[in-house]
Amino acid sequence: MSEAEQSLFDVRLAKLERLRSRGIDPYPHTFDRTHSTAEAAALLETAEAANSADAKTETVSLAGRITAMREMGKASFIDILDGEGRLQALLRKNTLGEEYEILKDLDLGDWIGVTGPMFRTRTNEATIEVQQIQVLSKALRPLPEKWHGLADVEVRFRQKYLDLISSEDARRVAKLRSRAVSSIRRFLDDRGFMEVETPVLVPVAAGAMARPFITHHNQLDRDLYLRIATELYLKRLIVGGLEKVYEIGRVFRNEGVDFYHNPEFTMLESYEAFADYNDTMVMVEEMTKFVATQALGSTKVDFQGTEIDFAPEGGWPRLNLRDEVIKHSGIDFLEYPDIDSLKSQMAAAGIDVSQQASWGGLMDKLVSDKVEPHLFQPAFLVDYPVEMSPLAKRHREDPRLVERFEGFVAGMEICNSFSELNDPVDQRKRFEEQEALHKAFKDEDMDRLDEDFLVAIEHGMPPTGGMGMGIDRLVMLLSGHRSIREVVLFPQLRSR
RNA sequence: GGCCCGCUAGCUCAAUGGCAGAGCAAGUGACUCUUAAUCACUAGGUUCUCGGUUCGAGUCCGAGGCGGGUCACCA
Repeated sequence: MSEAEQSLFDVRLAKLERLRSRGIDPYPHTFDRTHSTAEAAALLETAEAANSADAKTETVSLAGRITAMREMGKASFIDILDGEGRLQALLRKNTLGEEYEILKDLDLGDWIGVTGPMFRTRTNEATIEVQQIQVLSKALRPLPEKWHGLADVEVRFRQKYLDLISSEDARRVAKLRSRAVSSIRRFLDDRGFMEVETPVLVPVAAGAMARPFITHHNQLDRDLYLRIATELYLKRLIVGGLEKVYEIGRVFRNEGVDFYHNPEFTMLESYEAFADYNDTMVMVEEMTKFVATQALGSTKVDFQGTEIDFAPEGGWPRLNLRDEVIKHSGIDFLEYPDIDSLKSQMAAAGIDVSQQASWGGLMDKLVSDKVEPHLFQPAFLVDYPVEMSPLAKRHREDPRLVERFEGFVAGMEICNSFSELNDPVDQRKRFEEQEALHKAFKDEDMDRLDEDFLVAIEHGMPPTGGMGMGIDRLVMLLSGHRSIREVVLFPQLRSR
């Protein structure tokens, strides 16, 4: 702590001691709150509707943090912030007597409890006239500046509580996220899904193409991985006869950090027996509509100046991937089934192909460069090549493709879904191809063979529609933020 | 990881290579309807770190740290 910082700290410590010397406990165990700030304001409005203009309510008790103090000698206004909002308190010497002196030892940031009737000031603001005041917790460090708030992005993320104290938007996003997640649970629960928990520490990091975090179990003396997906465990439960399962859980990918990526993020995965990807598409439409309505009160949201409608007339367009790629790049990928020809076509279309090695990797680049940026309003890209999708079932009409869709909003992939591959022989072959690719292209992330999973589906997995959705990204869309760090309470940062 | 930008008082921000400043917060005083309260005064600095150039560096140069942006990879 700097000297200047220390002196601010010392001033508050002195106030703390002064409170104690006056017999006031600056850290009491409890406070009997009767109303939130919002409830108190509502109570006043009720009283005003019943009586005349200058109504007073019964005595209420409020608690919150001091965010502003306006002292005028023998009367002072204090702004109190609680979980629902801000409310003004009036303290007057002729009401409080000796107790009024406590103001000298209060600071911005302190928690207080106040008791008294609600009334309206001359400037028409709902206010509590304080008859009793109690310190609930003395703060020893100062708050960020009251008008500009906290602008330093680094401090906002490292000390999230300061962001939450000084930014209405930070509080809004935190609440929105909570409402979104709980409404997802309600949606799935109401449809007969059961929520389950599967291992975070796994012997094989499979179920997606990503680099895993590695850790070590001392007693077992073996390396374990943090899961990169929940997919293969949820499918084991489908094999076991749990027909509709889902998990909302943290997954971990040891990849770059940017606007759209945090090394740990929250994914919803759901699996429904006897369904296919067409059924799942409908479910995604209904779920996003439900979640937007529950969390926002509307299916329409402003995202960076453009309105997104999660429930467009006629549903989300189903866009055939092959058609879209041809439309935006002129390349028909089925015509170029080998790496060299596809690569030269892409290079001719002006795409940087220097980093990509496998055919699937090239396709991924082609789609994300040429097609995804055009998908602003909600839409599904449908029917991917088999090489890009080792866990998806072959298309019923074309074995070169799989029954897979991804949902896009604002150019961002928010979900990925298949008719799940339940043919154990084909699944083993696909895994083996992935393993071969993994060896051939060391730098590229491939899905890994999970023998235990193969044994499971060799016992018979029913036809299943599965889906994974990035919860952080969904909350970004709902809240209008284009950075994942704004919707994660504690985003990953370099340690100091 | 490459490239670009930023880092000054607790917070928000100034300062041609020439005395390091303002507002808020803090302290003292005045003030019984203010709301970015007002008024007067006071105090507050390792200018991210290390090194260099210079008579003189917050400012120029080099290295490093942290953050942001962007490109590449991943959802």
